[in-house]
Amino acid sequence: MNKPPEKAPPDPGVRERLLASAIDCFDRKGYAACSVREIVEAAGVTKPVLYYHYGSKEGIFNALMRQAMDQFDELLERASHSEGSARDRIEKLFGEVFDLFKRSIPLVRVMNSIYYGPPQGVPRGDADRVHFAFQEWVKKRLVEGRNAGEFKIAKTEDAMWALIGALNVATELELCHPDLALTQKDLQRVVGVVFDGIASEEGRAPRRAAKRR
Amino acid sequence: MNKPPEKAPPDPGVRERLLASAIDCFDRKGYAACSVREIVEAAGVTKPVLYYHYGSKEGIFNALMRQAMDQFDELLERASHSEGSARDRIEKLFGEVFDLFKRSIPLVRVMNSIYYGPPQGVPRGDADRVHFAFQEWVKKRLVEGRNAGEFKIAKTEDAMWALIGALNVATELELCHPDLALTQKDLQRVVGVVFDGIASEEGRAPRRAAKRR
DNA sequence: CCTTACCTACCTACCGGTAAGTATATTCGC
DNA sequence: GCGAATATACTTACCGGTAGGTAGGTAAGG
Repeated sequence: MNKPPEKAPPDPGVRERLLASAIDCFDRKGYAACSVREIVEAAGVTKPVLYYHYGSKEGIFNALMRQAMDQFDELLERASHSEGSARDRIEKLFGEVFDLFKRSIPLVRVMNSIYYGPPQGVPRGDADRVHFAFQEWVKKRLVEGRNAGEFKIAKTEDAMWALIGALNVATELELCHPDLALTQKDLQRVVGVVFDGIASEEGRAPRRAAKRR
Repeated sequence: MNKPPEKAPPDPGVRERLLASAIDCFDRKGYAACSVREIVEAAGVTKPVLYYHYGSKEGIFNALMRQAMDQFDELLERASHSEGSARDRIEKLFGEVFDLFKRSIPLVRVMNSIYYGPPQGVPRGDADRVHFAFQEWVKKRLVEGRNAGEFKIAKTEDAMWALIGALNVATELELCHPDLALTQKDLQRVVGVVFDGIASEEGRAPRRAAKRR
């Protein structure tokens, strides 16, 4: 990270450098074990600069979370306009979510540790909202697929949890063992096991290849 | 927590009180955001007592992890002597693991946050070993079930991840939303969706009720 | 002149860990 | 059996360092 020239004009990249430095630090140590001093040093500025731009240590954390939520919201928004069979649409969204996660591993690791783990002094923010939105989206597709004769489902929530579990397990393997991580093809096969479990007779037709973007 | 009488004979319960206090604090705030001072105050002793018994802050954390690993090892050991169809055995172990987790939520929450999240200054310890042992166990049962004609599996790992995903998603819901947590029956049904996805024709016989202990 | 962006120096509080000591129980040597 | 030595379990007071945050100031741009 380059240190800006002393007393030069305002540095347009400070905010971004602080964010990058913060997520790197939070990912390596967790929120509570990261000091503001370390974050600003890596960004090449002084401590009050962080307070100037983000208000507090928690402020910069919230900015990172907001960034992540916005990206996820966009994905969901696009997915609500997608077309195809229920299965295809779910597979497509799962593939895109998995891609997004793979591109944002440090952020995902930090977010998950706050959502499923101890709070460490920061609130969960909007995490509940996006989790529930995702669950609702999947459930809606399952209901549509059942109504269209694609699935035979006794209880929608069961199928939803089985599907989300498949996506989560792939994500978590990426978090704890990047060397053993599943590929997109792997994920689609694991999700495919779940789909096989809910497929109706007509839904058991030979499986299409999952569409990629 | 009762404070021991001043200058009384050695207190036999100090170690346990410290452990209970530590897991409570780690669960509420995470490892790094918990201070030794807070842990010992809640246990009704002074700081050097923790260092006397456990050597360091990390020492008491490791003692907690060891406890958890031991419990899990016992479960796996017992499960390797269980009998029944592959599916029954997997369902039984999953039910017992889920029960153990439900009885140890604070510990599970802390362990997961270290395993899947940023390290926070403590090593992962034996977590890899138990995760891999569990995966191996499930995989073995799947192979047995396939060889016995119970399952029709293209790739064992896919089915394993789908099953473990189902167990994990139930566990994680417990961690982040105890108010919405799945019951044992819920879990068995979610796992059942996965089993439906790998069942062979004969394996599609009407499902037995999962045995409870 | 005002606003924006940043700096140096500092604040209070607290961190993990330790030194030196005390109290009690047990063991050892006589 | 008795006193000294040792082991165990705990205390008060302290160490050096650092945590998040702030006061007061300067420089550049509009």
